[in-house]
Amino acid sequence: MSSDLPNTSRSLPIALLRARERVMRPVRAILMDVGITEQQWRVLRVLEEEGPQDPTRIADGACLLLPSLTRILQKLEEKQLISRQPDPDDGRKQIVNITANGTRIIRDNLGASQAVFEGIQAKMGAERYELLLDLLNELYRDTSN
Amino acid sequence: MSSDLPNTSRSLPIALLRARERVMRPVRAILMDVGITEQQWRVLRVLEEEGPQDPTRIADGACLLLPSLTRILQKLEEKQLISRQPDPDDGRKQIVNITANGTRIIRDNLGASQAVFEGIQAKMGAERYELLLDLLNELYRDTSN
DNA sequence: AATTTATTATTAACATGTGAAATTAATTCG
DNA sequence: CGAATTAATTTCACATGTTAATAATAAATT
Repeated sequence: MSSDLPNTSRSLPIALLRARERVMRPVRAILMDVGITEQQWRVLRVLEEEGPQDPTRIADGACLLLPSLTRILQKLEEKQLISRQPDPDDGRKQIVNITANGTRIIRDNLGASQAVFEGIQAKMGAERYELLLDLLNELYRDTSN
Repeated sequence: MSSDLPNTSRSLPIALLRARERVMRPVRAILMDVGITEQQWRVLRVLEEEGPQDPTRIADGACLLLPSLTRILQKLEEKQLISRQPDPDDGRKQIVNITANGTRIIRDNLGASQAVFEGIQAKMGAERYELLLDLLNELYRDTSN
């Protein structure tokens, strides 16, 4: 009963790539209307959910490398969606905050992006959707760095 | 019995991102020794498996956008890992070939990259590994463009 | 046949991914 | 205290992702 998939469909890297593309394409369209990129959105979400924090922790939470994050924070600061302060306890660190503007952008568009995920969940079935998340997390957790 | 995962672990885009990172990091290390990137490797693999074809089909098979592929083909041509001919039947198209050098690079390193996937399969168990691939392909197939 | 429309490949412009090197500040050691 | 080491962040260089615009050819329409 299998449909016609490319013969690379059993390649794990490519299958992950394709699935991710399907999920993110509609979300990116939503974000483009707001004027922010997918990565900028991830950073704002982490700050909005977990509060002020240093770049290293943001990079971990948003799944970004630090050199990328540095540039993204510069852009977000220009747009006045975040602000930064030096860490009083450690002169090497800084503390990044989300601004009121940033918070508003996230909250105003949370529903639209959630709807995309719920649409996928509806097509796959909630059970298989959760199973997919379990397997992805298992792969992430059990694989050595 | 769940382990300590980030609270973004139930976010499908981030879970896909993290899993993909885990899979590709060791593969990228292998390819870096050969002097080619992950995307260049995907292009060569498609050509080696499916034979000479036009850029549009390569882009589909290697999961790349055409503007990216254009640059990648230029690099691969400089490295003499591919060659190109105009399509005699359609002046807009061209036909891309993998060279003997390109074929050799792929075949010499196929085993090392396969070993990475087999390592993941061993840790997850073959059954759950296949299930993950099924679910990823289901997501890809059933989701509207 | 001339005009329009669609397809293919490229280029442009901006943002990010990635690994290595450089920078700055904190900590440790002699 | 001063040099070496470690840690956090940034910069650098190159490659790719992404959308829009362009050029060339093919196909369709009138």
